[in-house]
Amino acid sequence: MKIVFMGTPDFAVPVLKRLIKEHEVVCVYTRAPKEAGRGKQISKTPVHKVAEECGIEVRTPKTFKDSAEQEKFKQLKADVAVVAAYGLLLPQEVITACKLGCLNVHASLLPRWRGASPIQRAIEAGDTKSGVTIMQIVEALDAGAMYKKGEVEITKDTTGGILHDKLAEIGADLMSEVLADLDNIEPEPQDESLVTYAQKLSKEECKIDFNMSAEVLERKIRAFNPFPAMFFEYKGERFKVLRAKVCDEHGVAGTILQADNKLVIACADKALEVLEIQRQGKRPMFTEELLRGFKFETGTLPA
RNA sequence: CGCGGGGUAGAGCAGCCCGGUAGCUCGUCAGGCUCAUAACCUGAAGGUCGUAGGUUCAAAUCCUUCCCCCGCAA
Repeated sequence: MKIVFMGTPDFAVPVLKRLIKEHEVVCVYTRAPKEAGRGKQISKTPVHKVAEECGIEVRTPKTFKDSAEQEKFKQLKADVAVVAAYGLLLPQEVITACKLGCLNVHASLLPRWRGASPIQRAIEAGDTKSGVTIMQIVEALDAGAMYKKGEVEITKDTTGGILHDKLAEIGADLMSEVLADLDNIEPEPQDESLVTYAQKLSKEECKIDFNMSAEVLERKIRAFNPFPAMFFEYKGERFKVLRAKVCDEHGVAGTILQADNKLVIACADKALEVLEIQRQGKRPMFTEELLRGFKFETGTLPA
């Protein structure tokens, strides 16, 4: 099939690669290169780089609102458009431009977790499973009828990063299967009564508030590993907490209870033992290692 | 030229401002204690202080080059 691919971050890359292998990808749409990273270098999106390596035309329109851009899209005369975390809303003219329509890979078991950060929100909420949904694109956000789903179990060891990578692979598999069998699958409408929305991640919510329960904080830490990562501040320095476990100790919230060979900090109930930590300017390491050279004092955490 | 931290023994850190014998916590090895131990005691090995230059009687420390890692911000 002739396919137009639209996507931006790493999550979209496995899907793109699979499509390139199995179909004719005639054009790739992605977000425009922008200043990013240390030194503020202009950098292309992960999808952009892969497309270029494969010699595929890349387009980076800022919007699809004007008819000239819509017309360029139509002129590709693709059979189907595949969208994976593209980052731009598509108008009706684009959605209906391809004869077999416009498919989307979404990293959740819809209708649960429509929106921007479904992977992390599922872990944060304590869901026991997550997954990928292949569905039709409609104008409303992530609201289209569903072709196929794939489930993944969320365990106590499932971090946002691990789940992200798994779902990206599963998404590639599922999209491949759906495209191969598109004529025979009847898309199923979403049950609107079960809809939840995954709010975009913000820096602000990454500052650890020890007045929350240890269970909730542990989930946030796991969900936001490796990005954007929960952190606390100690003597003006920032410490990212990459992994922690709930332990059955008690104290005034925010107090360091142990700091010799373990780092245990009291929360609203119970306490958190920090297992992996990253001091600002340093690489991530096991807490035990850091404690051999760096000493925390037991007492209250400075804000 | 976006802002900033770091590279010192196998690991984690201090020392650098104010040049003058390379330190700490742990690990490793040997011996001791012990019914025994990841516990305790004693001792030992292990370092071109990231790289290349410069200043100096003398550089981990001051100046410059380059390489590598990371935080913020995007």
